[in-house]
Amino acid sequence: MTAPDTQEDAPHTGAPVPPHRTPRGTLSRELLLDAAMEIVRIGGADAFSMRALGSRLEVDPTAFYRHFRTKNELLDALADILIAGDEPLPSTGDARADLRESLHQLRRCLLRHPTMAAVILRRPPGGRAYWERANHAIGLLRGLGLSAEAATSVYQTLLFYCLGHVLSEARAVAAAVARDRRPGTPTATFNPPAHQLPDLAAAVPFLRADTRTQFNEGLDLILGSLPAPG
Amino acid sequence: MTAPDTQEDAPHTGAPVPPHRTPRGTLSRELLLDAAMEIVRIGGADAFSMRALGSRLEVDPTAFYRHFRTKNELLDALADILIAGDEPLPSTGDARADLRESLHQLRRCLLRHPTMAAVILRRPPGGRAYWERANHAIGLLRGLGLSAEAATSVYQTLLFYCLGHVLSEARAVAAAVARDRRPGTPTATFNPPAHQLPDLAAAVPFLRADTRTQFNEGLDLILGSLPAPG
DNA sequence: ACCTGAACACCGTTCAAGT
DNA sequence: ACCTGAACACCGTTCAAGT
Repeated sequence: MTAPDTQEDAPHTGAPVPPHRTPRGTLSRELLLDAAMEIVRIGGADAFSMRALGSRLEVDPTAFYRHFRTKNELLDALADILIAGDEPLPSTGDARADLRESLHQLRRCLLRHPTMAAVILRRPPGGRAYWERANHAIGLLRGLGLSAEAATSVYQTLLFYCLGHVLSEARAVAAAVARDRRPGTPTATFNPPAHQLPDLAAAVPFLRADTRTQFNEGLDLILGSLPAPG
Repeated sequence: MTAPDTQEDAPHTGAPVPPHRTPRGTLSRELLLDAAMEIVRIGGADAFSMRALGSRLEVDPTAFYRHFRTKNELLDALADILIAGDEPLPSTGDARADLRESLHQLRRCLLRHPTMAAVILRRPPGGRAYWERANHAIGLLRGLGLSAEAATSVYQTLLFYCLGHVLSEARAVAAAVARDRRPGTPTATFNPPAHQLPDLAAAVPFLRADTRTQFNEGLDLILGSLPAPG
């Protein structure tokens, strides 16, 4: 039922992506997006450049400008695919549970390629998948008896919390990847300078908690103040 | 008391940053950071490159590698300065109010240069200012009677919410800047495709709400479930 | 109609050479 | 000790030319 909580970005060796010969005249948005996703899957977000896309499809690096006006436009299309994911939006009838699950889903979608998450989150949201998620979640909140205004407010709080959490997890993955590439660098994230910061020192043991549970605790906190089911 | 809620990034004309003649042998970390901050202030995050820094200081673009090992290291030092801000951490005795104010402070620090926010938030946090803020906030939460574990959990929820909110605001500013550079592009953020998304359509009027108030509402929601003052 | 390839105006970083 | 400058290996994008 629940997709595995994996982060499947590749070892980021910067290794060349194997080419896929493309017959002339067959370039399409779909083919380009597939190839781009494959590059990200194999080499992470850093590996994705117009030139890399060109060499993967054995096509001139400038051939895409017929299908996407800019790299950012291609990126937005890629983001929409990732945000859509491959699971249907939850609708078990239990609005509270569905809401929680829909945010877990969004987190999983974005963390599927952690190095991509930060890149996606820098762009203003515009894809259909993003707005469908918003519509779904706001609908669930209104189903709990909230006004449109209150539902919007709560949704934005949940969404921003989710985005911040994902960003933070994605950063940690990126840092770990960088450490593997150039070993010897300590993990700054979980080795904070707790010297002369006593309350931080007390918190350090709890910063290591697994991030899915941590995410869920935050959801509990935010959802805790909602009206009880009637 | 409260700093103005401004976002003071420049018009981002890409205009050349005026040079500041630098006598030989006087390059220092501090001078480099000052110049870098000035470039960001004038031209936004996009204008900041090693070469731009070089031409501003009238120095070879590779002269910095004595003081910072990489551009990212310089960026992290810059981030620390921004996160530190220029206001003291609030300590009025009212832990709840101080907590709220400390998060408003963090938001203001990061939004001081909105184009920089997304760049900063991509990097793993490591600076002293970041950890001092964490220590301060966790201390306040423990002062409210929370255990170290609970305080850590609540702090992370608040922090991630704050980061997501800031990211979202920064994205909107960046989009607005891009629109000014190439006018005619509609605002996707606040013109969601509400067609066939009725709950989203109902929410649209409330998405425009001013972002400071919106931020505060989210804080209320998260802080609402904390134990009442004893 | 669709793709090519040269070209433009950039990047971050390294390293031998200068002063 | 400190800075220079050429060089390396890249970027995204434009546009005239080809097929």
